Amino acid sequence: MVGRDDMSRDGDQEYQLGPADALIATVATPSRSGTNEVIIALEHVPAVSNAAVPGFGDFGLYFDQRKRKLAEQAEQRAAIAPKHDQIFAGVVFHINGYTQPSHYELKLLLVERGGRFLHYLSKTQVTHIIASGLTMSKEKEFRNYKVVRPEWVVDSVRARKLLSWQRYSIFNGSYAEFAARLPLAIDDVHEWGDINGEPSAGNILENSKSEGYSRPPPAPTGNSFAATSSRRQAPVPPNTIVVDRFNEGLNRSWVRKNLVTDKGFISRYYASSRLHHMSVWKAEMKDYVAQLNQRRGTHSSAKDAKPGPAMGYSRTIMHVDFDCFFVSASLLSHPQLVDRPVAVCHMQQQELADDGGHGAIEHPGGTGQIASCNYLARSFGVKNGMFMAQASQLCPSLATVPYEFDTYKRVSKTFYDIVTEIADETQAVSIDEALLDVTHVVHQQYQGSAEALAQHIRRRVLESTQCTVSVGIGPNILLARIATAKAKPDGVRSLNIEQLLAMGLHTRDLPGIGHTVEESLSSQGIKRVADIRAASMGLLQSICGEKTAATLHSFSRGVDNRPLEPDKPRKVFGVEIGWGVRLSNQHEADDFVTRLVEEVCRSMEAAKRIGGAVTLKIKKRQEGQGKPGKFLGHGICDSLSKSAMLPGMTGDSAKIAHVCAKLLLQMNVDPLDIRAVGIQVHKLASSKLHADVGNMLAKPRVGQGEGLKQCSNLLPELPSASQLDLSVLNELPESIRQELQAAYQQINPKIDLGLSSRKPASISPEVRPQPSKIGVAKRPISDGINATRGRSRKLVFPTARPKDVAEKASLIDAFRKIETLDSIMPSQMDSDVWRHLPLSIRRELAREYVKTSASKPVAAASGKEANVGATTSAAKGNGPANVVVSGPILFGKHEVADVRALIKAWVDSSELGPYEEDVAEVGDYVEALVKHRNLLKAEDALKYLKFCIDGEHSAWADALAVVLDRANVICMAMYSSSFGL
DNA sequence: ATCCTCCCCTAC
DNA sequence: TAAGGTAGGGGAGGAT
Ligand SMILES: Nc1ccn([C@H]2C[C@H](O)[C@@H](COP(=O)(O)OP(=O)(O)OP(=O)(O)O)O2)c(=O)n1
Ligand SMILES: [Mg+2]
Repeated sequence: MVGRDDMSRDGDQEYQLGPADALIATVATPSRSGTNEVIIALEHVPAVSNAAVPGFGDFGLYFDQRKRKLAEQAEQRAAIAPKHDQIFAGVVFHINGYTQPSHYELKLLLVERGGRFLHYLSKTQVTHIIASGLTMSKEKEFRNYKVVRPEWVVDSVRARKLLSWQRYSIFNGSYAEFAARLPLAIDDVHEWGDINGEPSAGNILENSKSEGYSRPPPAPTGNSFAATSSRRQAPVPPNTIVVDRFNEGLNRSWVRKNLVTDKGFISRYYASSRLHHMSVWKAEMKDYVAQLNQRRGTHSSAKDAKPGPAMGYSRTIMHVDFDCFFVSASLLSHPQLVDRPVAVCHMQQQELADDGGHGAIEHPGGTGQIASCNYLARSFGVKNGMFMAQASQLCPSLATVPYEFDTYKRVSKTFYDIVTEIADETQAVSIDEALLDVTHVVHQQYQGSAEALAQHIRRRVLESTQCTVSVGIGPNILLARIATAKAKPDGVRSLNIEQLLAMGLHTRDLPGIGHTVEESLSSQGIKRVADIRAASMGLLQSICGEKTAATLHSFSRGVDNRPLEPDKPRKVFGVEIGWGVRLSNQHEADDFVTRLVEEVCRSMEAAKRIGGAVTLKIKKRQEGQGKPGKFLGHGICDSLSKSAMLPGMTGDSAKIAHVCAKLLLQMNVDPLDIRAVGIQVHKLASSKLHADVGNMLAKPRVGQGEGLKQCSNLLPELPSASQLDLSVLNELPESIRQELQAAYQQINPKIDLGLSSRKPASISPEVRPQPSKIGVAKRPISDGINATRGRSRKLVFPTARPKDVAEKASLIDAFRKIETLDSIMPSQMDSDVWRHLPLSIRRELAREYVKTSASKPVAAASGKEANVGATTSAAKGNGPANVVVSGPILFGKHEVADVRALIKAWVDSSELGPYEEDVAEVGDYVEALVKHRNLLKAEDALKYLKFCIDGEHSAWADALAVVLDRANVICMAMYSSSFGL
């Protein structure tokens, strides 16, 4: 629920660039222990609790709990005779330890007022833990919950209103400190009772929100308030003073005009935001390319006019990118600066602010960013995105020129006019950058010389725009992009795989690898692309996840099969602002959200799209952070997001804003800490289409389960493809059917409604995930998350061996050596066999048994809820323990150390080499590991086996070869990669 | 297994 | 004194 957002780009001064900032960035990277994480998650409680199954690990057993829970629910329902205000509606609480008032009294107070009580600590349900004190271990365990003192309940009841829990948090200082601020807590109630006019269901979150949150700083620490308001500016009406906790000078009039609360802020801001422009332009240029293609009858509609993209044989891809685009284009109107270091940015040196330098609050240097700088400036170390202050240090002679957004767009259109006319296929990448498939045109018109074509393109663009582009050429997108980097500035470069491998690139040079992935890889000693090539797939996966590892593996070898995809439909419409966001109270927050929603609706409207769900994104000032590094910026933040279904497909801003307001309340963020707000609308459909025909196409069948909870009457978006009534479909006019097709393809490109050919609807069976961008796994790949350990696994194996042959290595013997057997035999199974099974597998079997026979499981010893006695049902044996082993096992072992021990004992016990069955067994195991995607373990087992057999009978080498081979067959099939020991 | 939500990351 | 926006790939972990 909560993430960190610190220097997610090179924005903050903490991460401003250059070689030195690796260190700084590391230091500035906040810990991942987000204390808000669970707190927010806990807010995410369905209004009506379903019978969620608590994890076995928590305590006791499911059936036990469920029974109790049902009883509790009945009890609680009965108790909710609404004779009291339901001030605790939505609160799900758990009481820990000794309390005053007693558990019983607290429970009564809470339940009578709408709270719900859980005996156990359900991570997904409990919203508050009530406790007077915590043991060390509990403190640790509960760190991510809202743990409040009982006084919170008592005072809330007394105040007939849910009080802010924070003030009663047990983590919020000692009891003495708590008691000291108590009066304030209660006094606040009336003053801040109901400032927001949200009328809807009086739930706890709204109340707790409006209570106290937007309060100005308390007197003792509120000096900023007085200090800033008494500053030179004309006095502002008291109720319009901006809360300025960090001396940002927010109340100066010219600053106030740059806060999101100022009227018309969004459009003014967007008009000046380069990044907003980039984003908009990207979509516009994609449209423009599609439009050009259509107008020329070039593309998919009429494939004869042009060859279309290369299919099924080797391609020639070009990546064309303007050199320092903004600078080049802006210099058209500043030709006298062409030979100087130049940057494009907002504030020009000469124009000093009208408010000019009076000390105190000013930022030391420009935190304005350089959008683009020319190559001369780069020779000083200046980079795109850098703060001006830093840039002018590096390059004192740096000249600046202002943005000329209109020029950029004009130049870009000219550029696209040219390349679309030439290329077989064009994918707009950005305002200044395109990918071209030129396979055919190079062959047919340039005698196979891509370089010649590239020079032609460069010449034409230069003639038409006076700006230079560089061109990279390669057999795939990857190579073309890397080639472009080499080509710049003002050049052409062609790259094949062989050349790539010889380049000695750093990981960061691969597209999709940013500073984070670079760091992760680097921490494992992977610094260059060659290191990736040498790394095992298992290691890569453990660093960055499965798909990313596959991508890296390919990229490091120059392999990239991604096709150009110029026509991928947009999946989301979003809007976000993270500058000038300083909100003094809940009303301002709600209002800003509404403005943003209006904005996103505007863009959806323009695209004739409506949405079925919305996500609200908030950046929240991270605890302990003060004034951001960037003027009016967001600074180091935690990111939160929460989504909800909309009431039916809609593009109506009022409806969407209403949902967003609720989401905002649920997120429970102090408005003073909001530093950025974003809205995304997804689950899109065509507004026209939906209004016209969407509903009548659905067969009268209930749709598939919807993930998102929604507020009221759900109207599903498009019916699923299989639900379409084809007879209706076929009656539709051609244009509508085309649109339908597009709509469905946007959901799943493989869907073919058979519209043009009037075939029945079908979904192509072939689904091929595209290799693509790269992220870093937060954690290593797990041990096979939902392992489906084959039922077929032959547990008879131990007994199936000839006992009398002792010279050969025997796995079972090895196993006996390392395992201390204990415990009981459950049932029908031959007791000898059972006794020889390792603990873990016995557990597994017992679990299976319990499940299939639907008998009641029994609490495990390690459950901390000791109340469930070990009800060992007579002959049935022990049930499953808390530790559920999932993933392949070798003779009951799954942990690396155990498996190693087993292997070692196996090898050690031999003189003549292993049994074939045992080799097969180990082969099964390693193969299963690979199938379960646990390459790290597989690799370890193989390597360890190799290590152990060193100097042993040659039969062992054969055995290793067999096992390795089996693993490699699978690994090859899955990852086009094999184990190199 | 696959989906969903809530993130994180990257790119321009 | 500045305009730190956004789409999309993908991962973790829970739900189904
Ligand atoms: N941090 C950044 C990066 C880029 N841009 C804008 C300005 C750039 O001119 C344009 C294109 O980005 P490029 O990455 O292509 O950079 P340039 O075109 O400026 O330089 P070059 O392509 O020669 O490296 O995007 C920006 O505003 N902020
Ligand atoms: Mg460029």
